[in-house]
Parts: sequence; C-alpha cells; structure tokens
Amino acid sequence: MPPTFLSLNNTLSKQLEAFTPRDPSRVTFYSCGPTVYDDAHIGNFRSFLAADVLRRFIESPLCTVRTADGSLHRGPRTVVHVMNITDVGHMTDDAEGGENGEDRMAVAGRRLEEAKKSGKLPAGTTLDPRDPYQIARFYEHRFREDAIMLGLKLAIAAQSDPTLMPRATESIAGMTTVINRLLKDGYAYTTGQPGSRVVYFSVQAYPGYGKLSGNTLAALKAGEGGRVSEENQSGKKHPADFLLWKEDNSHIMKWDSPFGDGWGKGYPGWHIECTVMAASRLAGVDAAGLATLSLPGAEALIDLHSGGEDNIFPHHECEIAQSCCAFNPQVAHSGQGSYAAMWFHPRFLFVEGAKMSKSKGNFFTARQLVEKGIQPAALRLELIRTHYRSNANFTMQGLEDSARMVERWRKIASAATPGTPAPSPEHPLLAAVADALHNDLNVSEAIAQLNRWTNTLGTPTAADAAALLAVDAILGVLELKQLQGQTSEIGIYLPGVSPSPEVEAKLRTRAEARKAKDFATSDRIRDELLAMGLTIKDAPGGKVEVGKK
RNA sequence: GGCCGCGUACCAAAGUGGACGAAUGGAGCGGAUUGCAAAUCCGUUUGCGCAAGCACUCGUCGGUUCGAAUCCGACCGCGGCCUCCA
Repeated sequence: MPPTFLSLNNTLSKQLEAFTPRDPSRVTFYSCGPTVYDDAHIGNFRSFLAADVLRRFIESPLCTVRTADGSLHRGPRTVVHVMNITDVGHMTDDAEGGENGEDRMAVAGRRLEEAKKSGKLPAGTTLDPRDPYQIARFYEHRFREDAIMLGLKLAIAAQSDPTLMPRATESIAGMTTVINRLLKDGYAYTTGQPGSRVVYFSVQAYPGYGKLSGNTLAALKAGEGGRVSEENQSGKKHPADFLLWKEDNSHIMKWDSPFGDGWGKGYPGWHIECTVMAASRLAGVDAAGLATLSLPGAEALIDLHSGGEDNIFPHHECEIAQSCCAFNPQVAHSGQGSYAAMWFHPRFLFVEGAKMSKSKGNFFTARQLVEKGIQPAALRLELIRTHYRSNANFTMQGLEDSARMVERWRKIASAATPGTPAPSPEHPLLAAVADALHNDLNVSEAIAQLNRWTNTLGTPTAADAAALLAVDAILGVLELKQLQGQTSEIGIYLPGVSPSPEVEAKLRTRAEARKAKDFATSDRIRDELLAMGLTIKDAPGGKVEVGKK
C-alpha cells in the first residue's frame, strides 16, 4: 500500500518513515553544500538536485504531509531551504578533520595561477590566486551560476536572500561560541602545546555517537589500524574524537581563537560549520544567540537534512553529536537527540558504469557539458530520473533519451494559454504523480506516469498543458533556459555547433543540388558533413538544422 | 575486518507476496511520412505455435507459501563509509 502522505527512507532509522515536520506549513531543510575550491561536478549536482526535487515536492499542492498528531496537512507550505558554502580550505590529507597535508584552497590557488598564465581563465576574470578568499569567491560564483542554470530553487531564492546560502568564513563567531559551550559542558577538551593547540570533541561523552552510520565506538577503534598517524592520536581520548578547532598561526585562513589566554590564531574543524550555519539560519539566532539556544527535550532542531552518501560518516555523525551536546546538553548525556528529524542521503552517480574520477577521463562538470551544447533541461532530467537511493548511471545515451523526453513534454506545454485554471489534485495524472512521490520520492515512477499519460493524449489542450506544468513545477525541467543556437540564411545551428564558411558553402551547394533534383550530390554532401561530425536535418522553410553527431 | 546499500530483459530504469512476460524511456523490427535520410507519429519485441496453449525468465543455489522478481538462508558479484570526497 503506497502511503498517502510523504514518506522517506530515513538514514537514521533505516526505514521508510512518515515525514512529520514540526510546523507543516513551514518546513526547515538544510543541505550540505559545495566546497568552493573547484567547480562542482555532475555527481555533486545529482545530490543537490535530489534535494531540490524533494523541496519542490514538499512545496507543491500535490504533497500531503502527516503531522505529529496524525492528521494530514495539505498545504499551503513553504520550505526554508539552507545550503552552506564551505569556503574554509580544509586539508588534502584530512585524517582527523583538518590537521595535516596542504590546504585545498592553496592547491586551488596553484591551479588557478597556472590557468592564468596559460590564459585559460575566462575572459574578464581578475583574480589573485594567492588570496584564498578570492579563490573561494571565484568558484562560489561559478557554483551559483551552475545551480541557477540547473534550476536549484535554493540558489534562485538566495539571489534575493543571501542568508539562505551562508558562508563558513562568515560564521566563525558562531563556531567559537558553540565550541566554547561544548568545552564548558565537558563535551570537548583541549590538548597540545601552545601554538598548535587543538580542541577535540569527545565522542565518548555522547552515547548516541554511531547511531546514524551504524558504527560503534569499539568498531571504529578496531578499524582504525594504521590509518591514523600516531602524531594525531596523541592527546586524543578516543581515536574517533574529532577536531573542532586548531590553533595554527601559519594557516592561510585563520581567525582569533577565544578559548583561553594566550591562544593565537587558528581555524575550525570541518564538522562544526554546518551545525552553526544550520542552527543560526533555521533556528533564527545570531552568533550571540547560539550561546543560549536550547531545545526542549530531545527535540530536533531541523526537519530535514540532506547530503551525499559519503557524508553519513563521519560528517553527519559528528554534526549530530556536537549539535545535540551543544543545544540539548540536559538530554545529550543519555545519547538522545537527532538534531535533524529526517536524514536524506542520495547515492553516488556513476559515469558509463564506472565511478567518476579525473584519472579515468569520465569526470564532468555541469558547465563543461552545457558548453558542449547539452541543454540544461536534459542534464537536469538525466540527473534526477533515477531513484535517489540507487547508484545512477550517467551515460551519453541517457542524456540523449532525456533530451528527447524534454522535447516531447515541451510540445505539450506549448499548448498552455494564460488564465487556464490550475488542475485539481484529483486529476488522474497529478494523483498518480503524487502517489509515486509520496512513496520515498519515487521520481522514476512519477516520470513513467507522466509518459503514460502523454501517450493517451491526442492534440494537447490548454488543460493538458496546465497539468503537465503542475508536474514540472516539481521536476523543474521545462522552466529551464533553452540554449539557443545560431541561425544563418540557410542553416539553423544547434547549441554547441558554430557556423563556418565551409559548412555554409556545403549547405548552399546541397540546396541547389536538391532543387535541381541532383540527389547524388546532395547525399554526398550529407556524407561529407557526417564525416566532419555534423548531422543535418531538413527543416520546414528550406533551412537545414545542423547538429553534432 | 566492521557498518550500510545494490544486482531486473539488448541498454537505462521502476516494481518489493497474486492483475508480472515484468511500468517507463531508448535501441531493434514493421508501417505512415520523406527524393533518400533525420526528426516525428502508429504498431510491435522470451521461445515454439495460425490460435487456444505450453515451456523458460528478474545474480546463483536452496527454503517458506496455494502462489515469489518480491519474504528467509547461504553463496557469488558490485558499490559507499570506516582518511578528504555529493
């Protein structure tokens, strides 16, 4: 029996659970965002887009949510969706949360410096590759562009409300406040020599540690063999203790360390930033407010929290521990609290059957693909169409399939007329889509239902278009900008193909040959173009559409 | 070694006890259209058979059940995490 209200597989309980926000008319949602020392790749975007589809569905009139008292809430509903920008550079060799190796921001700087020298930076880029803040802003800007291009509602909303995408470097005061709370309440401790002191979170102080990932402290201790250097272990009470702050005056990004007399500058560990940004934006408190923020009982601070599957451990495990101990200290000692009620973790994306990696050459960023002429709508559909809890397989064939589906839907959508009333949720298509999405956000099933419905259509009416658009408000595909190709007198060049005098001449010769019914010549020219990697298609009006093979 | 997830037809991908030879998209095949293509539209695709029907399918082998792709066990294969990574 499919649920009639939104149910999701909660990583915390490993079960399908009703999603029951504290206030169903205003849902709080936090997604772990990008690190900005490189462009986000399509795997990153699969995770962000899954969260976006979920957010759109929760906001849609099609979504029903069960409330704590068992009644059903049908809306209207808004989602306050926050995604952080990790612009603190963490370490390449990040064994314990940021102590060794080289700072990633510094590595990015070297890469940018080389790009600058070889003239590979986009025109108009003024950037000092030695300044980590400029590097971070450079990639952050590109991330926002990509996210908007792919229809991430959050990024669109953040244009007018920047607090929805907070930066780690602008949340340092909150971090030190929370760390001081943890120190005061005995959940954290300091160790090390002046100049290189560290603050660790003590995992043994929180009995709930391990609940999300299924790891036990004993197993973590046993599995630790050889992977963690002796140096990092000394001073730790337990091998799984993680870094909250590191005093290091030589770091390229550093801030005051208000943890006692004589502390120099330092930088935060990589788990604490999410706790602080989520709490301040979603609980609505400033840095000072974090000093007293307290939740009754073991209540969750936020309704929904997402991140890639690799975030489950250690990142989200640590986030839960430190957040519960900081904000629910009266119950944290019992191991209670979950900080977020529902944990949503999309699985990894493969490319042509293999794990994506730079060395295998199957590594793509969203902007690379779009520069090659891939329509953003096709890319978005390809990245969302597989169920979020399966490893999706990204293929060029799949991208073509998605592009075709988008075209078919666009044709129906073009029947829309202004003023057509929104379809009722009882509309067969909308009801079928709602059933699919209520059931653990089954996007594949929803798309199948949509296609099945389109197959029953004759000439689409305005009402059909309105129904389709109601579904697309969730999928977010048709609203995306369409790349425009270039047109000449004779050719329509698809995105990614640029006209050249050579091609233009061939098209002209072919047109003349066809006019003279010299089909041998016209076919020969088509073969020649094919050999150049171009496909052609005679369009109405005598023009020829030129695409890439 | 520990924890978690996955394995479906030519490909991608839903389905998680009966309506399943298995949704949906692609590819293939047949047809419409086109000078021919491409695109689009319609039909169709396990085997044998004209058909009714029979036989064999959802990693493998067993089990539970009147009934299993779906539940249980073992095994094989793949992936994630246990070091940064969506």
